[in-house]
Amino acid sequence: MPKPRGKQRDADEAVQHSSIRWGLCCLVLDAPIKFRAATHSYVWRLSAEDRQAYLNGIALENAKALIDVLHYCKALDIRAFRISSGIFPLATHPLSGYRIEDLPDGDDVRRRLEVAGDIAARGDVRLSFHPDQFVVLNSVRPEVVESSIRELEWQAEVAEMIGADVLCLHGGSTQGGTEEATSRLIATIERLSTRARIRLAIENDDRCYSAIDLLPVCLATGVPLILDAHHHRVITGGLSIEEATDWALATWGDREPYFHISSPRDGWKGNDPRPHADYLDPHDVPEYWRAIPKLTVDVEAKAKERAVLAISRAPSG
DNA sequence: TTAAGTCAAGCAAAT
DNA sequence: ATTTGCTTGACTTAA
Repeated sequence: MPKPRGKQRDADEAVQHSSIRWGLCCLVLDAPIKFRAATHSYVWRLSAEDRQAYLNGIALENAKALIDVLHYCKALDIRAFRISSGIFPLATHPLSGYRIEDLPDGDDVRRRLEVAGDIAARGDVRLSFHPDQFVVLNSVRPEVVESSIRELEWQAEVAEMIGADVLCLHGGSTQGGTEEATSRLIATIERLSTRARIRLAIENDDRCYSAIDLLPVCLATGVPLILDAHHHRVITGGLSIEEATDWALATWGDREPYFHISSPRDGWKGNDPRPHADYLDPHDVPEYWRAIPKLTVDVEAKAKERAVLAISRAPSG
């Protein structure tokens, strides 16, 4: 008996799909899946040949680890995963840097990335990157801006290969004041390739940029806003979480919005509310977010997949 | 095997 | 001046 099409079924599906897509960040605790790293000071002491072999091995292993972690996410019904920026260590380093196609097993690395992309696509595991703190598009130091662009373009290239649709960055520097700094940010964003720019998203932080501070950048560039509820509670910029949410949602257009959340390690009344707790306190999830029909929320918690599973299974989680 | 020292990279705020 | 925190301590070597 085929299911009847119609308003009732659509309403049921809307309810069904209204639950938040909770995302895992970078690492897992309860499976033997490890991403390797490398340091420049070590590899630079090796011969060119040994260095290439060493980095080649790490790239191969990390591409395999990505496949494994996506299978793992699928098995646990975790449908978003943030890929560590260090998946290809030193790739954009001025001395030790390399390109995948130049590695001895570059073809295999690329094939593994394609497999990873297929797993994510078939399992509906949304992929993102979060370039780390050294990527500052509006630094007052030109060399920092240039290396930031290089890193972002590289991550965009990997993102394109595996089907990741979000590269999340913070507002960055505030040198010269917020207005001046945001115009530098806009100017640099306009220099990015289409590949990087269509994936870029900017996130409010807990020191410098509130959600409202970033809105002019979103409006000027079309880059969407990732609202971090934890950061927002530290720096509200005068907006309620509901107002900030509405603004952020508007920047995503037809795309599924992407937000972040975590709980303070020492509670909201502790000395410093910024360090992250092992788990997400369900009370910290804005009620307002629950009504959003489609939404990805990365869980930034030290307990990794245990925290993601806990909030997914929490009452009204 | 373990422990100590090291590691490419930015920035702001607290101490 | 130094430390802390950020999505995450991991890597390397000496003992």
